[in-house]
Amino acid sequence: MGRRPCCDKVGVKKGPWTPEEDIVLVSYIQEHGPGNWRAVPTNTGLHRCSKSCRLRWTNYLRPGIRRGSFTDHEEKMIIHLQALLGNRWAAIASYLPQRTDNDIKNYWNTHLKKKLIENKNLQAEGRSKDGFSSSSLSHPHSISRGQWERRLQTDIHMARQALCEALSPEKPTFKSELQSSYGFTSYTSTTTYASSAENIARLLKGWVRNSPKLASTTKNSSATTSSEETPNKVEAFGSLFGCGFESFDSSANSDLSQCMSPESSFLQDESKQDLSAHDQIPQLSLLEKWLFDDQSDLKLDESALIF
DNA sequence: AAGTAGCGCAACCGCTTCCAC
DNA sequence: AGTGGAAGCGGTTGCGCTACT
Repeated sequence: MGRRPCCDKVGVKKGPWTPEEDIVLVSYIQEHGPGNWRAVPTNTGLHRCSKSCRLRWTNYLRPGIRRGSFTDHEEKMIIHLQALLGNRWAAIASYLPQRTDNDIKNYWNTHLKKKLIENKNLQAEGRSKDGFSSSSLSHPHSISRGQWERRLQTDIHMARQALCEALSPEKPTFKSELQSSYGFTSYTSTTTYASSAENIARLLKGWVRNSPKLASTTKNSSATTSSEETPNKVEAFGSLFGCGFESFDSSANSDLSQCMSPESSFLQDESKQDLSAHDQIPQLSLLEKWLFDDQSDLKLDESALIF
């Protein structure tokens, strides 16, 4: 007996998600919570594979996702966590709770990999000018065990240093990120939820702009004329989150806390559950402990640190 | 203005891991 | 202990946008 596919291959929609599908998915998850993805397509009527639903939720619609360019701290974290953990994007993402593993992976593949290669080339040039050979770097098998161990130690040291720097309390941006992500001060902050709502609102704005005439398929919008559809959907979506669409302007993030309705706070709770479910707080504190406890042990020659 | 090359990102595919039975 | 299904994960692809010629 062969393995059953996760979804019927016939009639399964592929490709980009429409805002309508997003709304259906979000409203379903708002009602039932994430999980049991297999049931999602049948219960929602979405012609999507369960995998696709989960992916859409975790990579795009989930509360707490921050979009836009990566900060220097995030970049540092990614580089050094990658050095430490390899391409385990989910593990790396657990230290950057506002970013998805997909985002981190994309950022690594499109920006950081190139950057590192360029750095490496520059260093190789510099070394060859100084009379050093890069052959031992390019041929790891040729180095002695002692050298290899030392290099490994150096890598670990580098990763610790960068993480330490990134987690340093005097870095206000990262500190505030941690506060909003882990609720160190007040988790009543709507940051995590708001960013998701903003994501969807932005999407809807694009939708409104790009497709004024859309078929009405959402369960929230009844049969209306095409001129009425869009506002109705937007209102419906706004009501889903307990506030008007206008509030979801990128410049109006601060207003989001005011327009949060009690029913939408579920998403915050869900987000909290998400965090605890992944043991992110323990992971971080362990990491911090590891970093700060070992500060005194960092006695490696700084000149050996090449980055 | 049209063509095209490069880039970024969302989504898919297939493999692995986890868990229930 | 073995098996099957669901979920998770990482690699890859393809589309749309933008900058450049």
